[in-house]
Amino acid sequence: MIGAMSRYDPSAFPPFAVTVDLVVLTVRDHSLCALLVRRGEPPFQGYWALPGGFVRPDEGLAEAASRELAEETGLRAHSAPGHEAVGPGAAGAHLEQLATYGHPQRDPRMRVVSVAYLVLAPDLPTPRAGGDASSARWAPVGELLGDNPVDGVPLAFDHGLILADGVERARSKIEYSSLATAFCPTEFTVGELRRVYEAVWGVVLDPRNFHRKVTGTPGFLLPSGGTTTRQGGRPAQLFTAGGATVLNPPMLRPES
Amino acid sequence: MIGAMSRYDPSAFPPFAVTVDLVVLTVRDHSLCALLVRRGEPPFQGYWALPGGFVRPDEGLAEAASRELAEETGLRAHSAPGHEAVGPGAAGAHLEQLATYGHPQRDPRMRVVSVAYLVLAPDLPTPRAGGDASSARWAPVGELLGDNPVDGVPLAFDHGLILADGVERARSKIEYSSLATAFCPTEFTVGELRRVYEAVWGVVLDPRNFHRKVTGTPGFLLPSGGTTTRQGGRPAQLFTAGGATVLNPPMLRPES
DNA sequence: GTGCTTATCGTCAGAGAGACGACTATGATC
DNA sequence: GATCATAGTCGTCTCTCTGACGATAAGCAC
Repeated sequence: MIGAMSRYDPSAFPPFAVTVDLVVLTVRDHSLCALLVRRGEPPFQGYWALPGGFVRPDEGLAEAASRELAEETGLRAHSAPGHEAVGPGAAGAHLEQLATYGHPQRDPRMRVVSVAYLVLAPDLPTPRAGGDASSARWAPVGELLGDNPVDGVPLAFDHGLILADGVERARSKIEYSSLATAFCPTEFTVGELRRVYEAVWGVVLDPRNFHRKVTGTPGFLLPSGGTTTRQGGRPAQLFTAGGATVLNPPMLRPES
Repeated sequence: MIGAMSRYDPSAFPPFAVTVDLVVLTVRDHSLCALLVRRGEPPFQGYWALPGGFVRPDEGLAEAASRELAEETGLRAHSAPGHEAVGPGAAGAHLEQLATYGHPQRDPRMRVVSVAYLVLAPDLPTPRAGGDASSARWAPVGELLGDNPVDGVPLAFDHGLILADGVERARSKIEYSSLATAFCPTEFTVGELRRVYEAVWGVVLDPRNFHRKVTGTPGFLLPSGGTTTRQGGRPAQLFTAGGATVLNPPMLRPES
């Protein structure tokens, strides 16, 4: 308890390793995908895992997550309005803390507490692996969260659980926030935004009602003036994300 | 990065201390209150702080939070449906992970990463302090979150920030879940539940619309059969919390 | 041109929320 | 005991939003 002298006795506190793990999500080809890296050494050698690594002694948690993200993908992240924020980067992805996992046996080697971060990014070129020989890939979360993940092999450690929590967070958060725009490039159409919702929720939405809803919510979308036909069909108006972060009333996920 | 051999080299990982801090909220006398303990030793000696303490080498994070809660208040907690759950206790409070705070200088002595937990409890007898000479109290969060917390002195460490995050979590979570019942005793009336919402949100709600809403949401409330007049006026029906955990459609917080 | 695709505007019925009137059943007070 | 104050509970009305779906617009492929 806090009153005990031992709280700040350096010789008394049990040593922990602290890592960050990243749930990096994007929408590729109509489905929600997560970034995985292949482990090059035991334990779980050859397994797919979430990217992540140690927190350094002199850096904050979000800072560590941001650094790992840059190392793995070259992305710079905008921290969510919150604590330990990193300055907004150039091609920004959304980054927010997800949860912390510290089951005593979650790592067979030592006591590791991992702070998971959620990253939402627009579609990226195929990921570049880290400096070593391990490889990286985008995997559709639909397959990952099923009974048998990649090729029937579950993710390393408790990363399947972390991924599931991250996906659930993303699914619920786009309901009442404008976060879905984090999956889109700077300029996007209403149809592209709708496909993001459809991919993340795994549903089909009515284009007309969706259009009415998003264009009728003040501050959600800002017309950028241009149009595009990159999706085929009639030219669509281009928008950028408006300043609104919270959607009231929310986008309603169709009854599960 | 994950592929580096050093990830699991015990001599390479930087040592961290890991603690849990508790944001324990209850509704007392029409206002939302948080549990504070007074620090008996430096740093921040004499300051009010959130209860908390070290995570032991062999216990999980939620387990540590649950243990600290029991030590400080005698409460047993129901973990939220999730990970590292603790078995449901007798007089249960709701417990869920809030967020993790790890700014390098948040503790002047050493690098401490603290996993904060949010506890929602029914009104309790005046808290019993821990084993040492420090004292404990309930403080209305309205005062704590203002410009000058208790007697013009801010909370120790970054606990003011953690508290604010916990309060915000509670405020938003009772919108779309049945969590407000965690502030009520086992049996409660619709009016008592309404006063919980009013205290947490700091608003006044229409009793008739509130009654219609909560009694009309399937699974939210279960009639227990009895009635009570403990609030004065006409006898009110007693309810217990129903099985529903998610409210759809949500309770709407009046426009801020 | 025809056909196909996507975007965008409109209409209508139903559900839910906010405002508020009316009535009921207790305890407190004169 | 009559009256009043306090809560609780039921109903009504209007407005907004949603979901279902018809209709039109404006590109591209052939």
